Amino acid sequence: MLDERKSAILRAIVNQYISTAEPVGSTHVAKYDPGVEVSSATIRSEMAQLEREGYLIQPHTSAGRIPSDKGYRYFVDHLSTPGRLGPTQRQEVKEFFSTSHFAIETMLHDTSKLLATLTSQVGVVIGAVPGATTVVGAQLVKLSPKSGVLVFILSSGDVERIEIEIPDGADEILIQETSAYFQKCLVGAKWGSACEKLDEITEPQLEGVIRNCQSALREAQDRSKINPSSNHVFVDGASHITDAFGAVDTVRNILSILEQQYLVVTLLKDILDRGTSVSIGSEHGEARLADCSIVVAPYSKDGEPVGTIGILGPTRMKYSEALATVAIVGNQLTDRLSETN
Amino acid sequence: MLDERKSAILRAIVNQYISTAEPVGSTHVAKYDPGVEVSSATIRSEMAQLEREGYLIQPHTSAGRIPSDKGYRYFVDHLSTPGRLGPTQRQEVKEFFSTSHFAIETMLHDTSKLLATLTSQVGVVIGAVPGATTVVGAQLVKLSPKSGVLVFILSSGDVERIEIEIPDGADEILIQETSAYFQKCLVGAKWGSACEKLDEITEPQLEGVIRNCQSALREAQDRSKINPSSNHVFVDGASHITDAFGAVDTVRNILSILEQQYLVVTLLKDILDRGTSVSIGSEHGEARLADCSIVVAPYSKDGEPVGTIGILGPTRMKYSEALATVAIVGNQLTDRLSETN
DNA sequence: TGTTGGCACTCTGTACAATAGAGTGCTAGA
DNA sequence: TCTAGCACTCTATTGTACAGAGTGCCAACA
Repeated sequence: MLDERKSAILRAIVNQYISTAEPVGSTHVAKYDPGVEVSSATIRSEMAQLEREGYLIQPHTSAGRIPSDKGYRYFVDHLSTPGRLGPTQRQEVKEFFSTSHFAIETMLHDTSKLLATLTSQVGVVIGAVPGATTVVGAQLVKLSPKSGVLVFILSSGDVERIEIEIPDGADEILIQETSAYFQKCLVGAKWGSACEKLDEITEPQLEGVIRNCQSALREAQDRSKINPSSNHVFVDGASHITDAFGAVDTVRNILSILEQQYLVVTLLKDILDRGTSVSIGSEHGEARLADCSIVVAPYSKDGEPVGTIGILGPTRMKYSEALATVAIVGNQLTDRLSETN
Repeated sequence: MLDERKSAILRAIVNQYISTAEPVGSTHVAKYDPGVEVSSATIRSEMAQLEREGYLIQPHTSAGRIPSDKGYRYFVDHLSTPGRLGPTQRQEVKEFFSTSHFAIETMLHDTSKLLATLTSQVGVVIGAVPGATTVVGAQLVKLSPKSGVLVFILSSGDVERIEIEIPDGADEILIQETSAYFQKCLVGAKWGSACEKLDEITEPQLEGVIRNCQSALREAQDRSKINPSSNHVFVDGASHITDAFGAVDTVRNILSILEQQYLVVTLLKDILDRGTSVSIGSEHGEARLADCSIVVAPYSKDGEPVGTIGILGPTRMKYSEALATVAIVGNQLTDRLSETN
């Protein structure tokens, strides 16, 4: 733990650096920060100590100091005052969630856009993974002599769509019967256990088609386990990173991460697993994001956590604002998803 | 039309500039290009003329020339030799389209990734818009006392999912009856005219629910007309633009365009409407893309054009390669989509 | 008449030195 | 324990000189 004065100095440095992006020197802290009432010389010696302890970094001998990841971490954990959204932004969130959004997917996509506009950072939303949801509708239709599509409606309101091959000789009637069989036997089942439900077949004449469907279903479910919610990652506002970083290389690195959706998913998941809501610089162990911080919040439906939202920006971001924004959007999203009950 | 020699010089300059990104001087053309057999002095005077006619630009007095948009245009239309893909890339495309892709959406998304990797540019795929497709399945299920979801399966294999409000007093049985009604009365109808089909209701007791569904359906269809295929734009490889442009501002501009999906859609649509497959720099009338070219190709299903693919890169891109790649991927995609019949 | 070699000219990029400015660490004194 | 002062270090900027690349023009030539 840092003593009172060191804390004040660190806070001053982080705040100033966040707003100016320039290394801050002892004179600036002494002159412009009302929270520190000692001379620049004293601040200098404290700063030297803070650097020795790893909270600050000096880019070169005659420059001011900038916070290290550890410094930001201490700032976030102990020095940052809880932020509040401005009235305009508060209004924006409210309006967003009171307008109708058609499909859940669209809403989540728009939510990432909302996060991006509110914070001027990259907004990320990871979609709800079906799992504990139950099947509320099932239908099989033929599209061509050899192919068809199997559609499941889940209690979450999501629709799962699986392409299947239709065995030779399966006529329209057989398909309809199979469809009815699915509807009868799978509705009410847990989505996760739908596959096993098809093990014991009570209608032998349907066996051929059902086996095809079962294996396609298993394949689809396995795939979504390995690559969880592959098509449920929404990223928006990537252009904002060009505001934070002047070097094209840094921009490239960050973009290349954002393009790999599974990376984004695991990244955010790891942060939540660690039990935190902020991950700073090197903490998330991905070299290309060494200059970035990520702020996340989970969202739930009916008390069950179903997804994650977050923003990604430079380590010198306004953490309290970011945390407040992510928290409020997460809550609103949770409310919105659960209200349908 | 340019005479033989001017053509050769322009071709040499475009080719060299594309591979080096440096303004090319008369000496380089004379020395390294086998297609031009005159002295540098002669080339100089030809270059001066080409500049006067608008094909070349001189960044400053003592620099070489770079092609103007008009220069690139002439190059693409008259000087470029039709390109072929390398064996590795050819193999990559082949493999891609012979592996199974589960949902169409996923396949299109992966196709944008394929385009990006093949060309090292930004890959864009605009999804098929349902329209002339017919309804092959319809189902209505209740999710909560007040809400439900209406699902249509289309002959394209796509699934449309519409959230609806359920009127008070509609019990489970009524919903099931309505669902059956939809199945009976809408299957076989054109997707575009499904709404009208619901005008004359033969089962008065279902009227309340059906009217709700009808208005939700109309709203959803209208929305997708105004903002065609809003959730069917797939962009991948955005990080590649950092390879082409060193200035962060340029990168920002391009990213900000790519983030606005409707802009991307209209942009590509305009190019196709103009009857071309390449749009160079200022031709697409979007200032932020002044340094970019776009190469597009349509793809079809069952002879009907249903969508567009394309790549976006710097004006100094390898046009013949780009054209070849986009063409082959477009064809393969068409084949793949149509084979299911 | 078209082509070419030669030459003066222009502009950029780089290397180098000098200088101003910001900031530090250290020390002696209150 | 704090602070004022000072010597020192490093960066960023400015100015200058110079090499390099490229041009336009002209006179000579085929």
